[in-house]
Amino acid sequence: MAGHRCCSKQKVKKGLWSPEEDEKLLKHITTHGHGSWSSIPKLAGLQRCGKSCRLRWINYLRPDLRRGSFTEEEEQIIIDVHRILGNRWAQIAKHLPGRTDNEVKNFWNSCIKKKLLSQGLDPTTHNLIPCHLRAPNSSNNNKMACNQSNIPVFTLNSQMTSNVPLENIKPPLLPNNYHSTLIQPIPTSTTSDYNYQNPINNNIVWNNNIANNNDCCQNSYDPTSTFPDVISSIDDHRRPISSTSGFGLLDDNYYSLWGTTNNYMVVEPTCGAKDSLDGINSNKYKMGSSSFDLEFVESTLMSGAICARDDLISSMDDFAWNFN
DNA sequence: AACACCGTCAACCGCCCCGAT
DNA sequence: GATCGGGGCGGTTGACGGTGT
Repeated sequence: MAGHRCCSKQKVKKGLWSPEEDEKLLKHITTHGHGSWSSIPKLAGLQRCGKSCRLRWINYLRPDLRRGSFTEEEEQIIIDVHRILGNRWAQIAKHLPGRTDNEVKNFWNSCIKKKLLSQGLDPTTHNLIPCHLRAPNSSNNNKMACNQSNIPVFTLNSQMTSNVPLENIKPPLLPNNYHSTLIQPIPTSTTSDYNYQNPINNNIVWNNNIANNNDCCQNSYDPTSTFPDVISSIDDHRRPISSTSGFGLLDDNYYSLWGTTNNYMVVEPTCGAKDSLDGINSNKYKMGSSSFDLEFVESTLMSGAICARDDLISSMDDFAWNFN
């Protein structure tokens, strides 16, 4: 096999790294920095591909790496973030200081995946696996989960295909008595203004004036918020479902479909709230509860609610939750 | 002891994105 | 706009060690 372009011209060594090679690479990078990876092999006196050097540094030699097995807390973080982002190991690893994408990926494939399956959960969707599709040697946990429900908690994913009119999207199937919302409009001293507040940390994540004045004001209002990092405008809230991805939330009167696009966080009120989005002039965002039901979101909604079409998957990069 | 099987993990491969030319 | 090279990423492979037969 020819190998990668960057090293096709030179004779390169493959396979495990020797301690001598590690020492050469470590010494070179600590002295000179890595600069251009493609030039590293020559400068460091290594018969390796630049990509191989980069990988060895990132996955093994980097001084800030955290060694040892994953803690339960780390495992939970991986599961939670994977539920939102899918197999985006590099993104997931960013939530775990000192861990690499390769490490997270291996841990997922060797441990977590099996654990979820043994609990009757689909490791891809995090939904409950229907009884008839489960492995015959199901555990007790499996059976318990099976008794609770035969249907996925959330069914929006299957509806989120291209070019489906928003009107055709049915509200997700959720348990009764949930009064949850992820966003709360807070009137400000300026009558025409209102803020949208992240109920997790009370940070203001968006203000309608920003959207009115600037169509694309990423992070300009609350750069510290991770809810999500990129939030700018909802002024195009009528965009069709084909250009959004997101998840639904049930309210007593309507549900909102949230979505992310490359630059936008879109809020879509659909049932009984098809007129204006102006929070100051309508009550459509006056949800039933002022408190944020974190457990609900974690255990139920997020189990299957996140949905993103393949062609929009990159827009989910910035979609991250911070429960701290 | 020998072998098969399995899990783990380091490393590679191929693809994609992006900036430079 | 097309091409190229570098960097980054996810999927996959294969070596290796542990365990069971």
